[in-house]
Amino acid sequence: MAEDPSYKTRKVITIGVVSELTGLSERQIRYYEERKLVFPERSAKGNRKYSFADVELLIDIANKREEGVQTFEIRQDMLRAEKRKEKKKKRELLRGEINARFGIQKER
Amino acid sequence: MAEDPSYKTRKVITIGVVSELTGLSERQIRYYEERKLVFPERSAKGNRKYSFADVELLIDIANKREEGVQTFEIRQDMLRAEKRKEKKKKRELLRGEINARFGIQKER
DNA sequence: CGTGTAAGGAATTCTGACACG
DNA sequence: CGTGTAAGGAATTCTGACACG
Repeated sequence: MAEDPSYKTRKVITIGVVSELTGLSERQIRYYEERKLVFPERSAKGNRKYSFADVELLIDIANKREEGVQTFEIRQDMLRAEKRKEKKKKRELLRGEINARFGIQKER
Repeated sequence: MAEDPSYKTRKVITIGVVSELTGLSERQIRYYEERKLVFPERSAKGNRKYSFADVELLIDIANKREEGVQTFEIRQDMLRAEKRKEKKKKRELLRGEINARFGIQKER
């Protein structure tokens, strides 16, 4: 039961299917990996495998590219978003510690 | 947004990956299809594509096969389970209609 | 019945490169 | 920069069949 996160993040989809799902060419998909926008896993013999989350991310990327946003900028945005998430996690962790010491107040 | 049910039922996984995920040989997976236990979709050029739900079903099948259950019996069980489900759906539909006419009583 | 395997062919995927711009 | 394409090879998948049991 405690195997992998979920159907959404498990990397099982080959590049051909991702191409169909996103409308992007395989060339584009590989290039976005080169630019560090997506991180597929690899099968034993080196074939790329993507998750549904990756597919959605690629669709977002495709939309931004259509708007003329460069891969570099997309990457910057992604990194910034991740930092925000980390900070949020830290805040929540801190709050958890405080609650653990001073007791949990439910509903203020 | 109203595209496909969910990550669980969308058929996007190739037989090789299904084989890794289930521990079954491709031969076995194809055979269970022949016996009408699984129903993959096909890509444009004929390659089988499975869903996570299919993968789970195949794992169930593998377990039953280990117990010595024959594919024919597994199929019978699946068909029976499906009939039960349909009846349940009908009952719920009927209840919905009754509620629509006579008003909805929440909680008994 | 359920599964392995060799067979031959077609389609997939991979990498590195040249092209254009 | 972002993407297309031809190149060559390796791995994948497909079907129908023979084998064993």
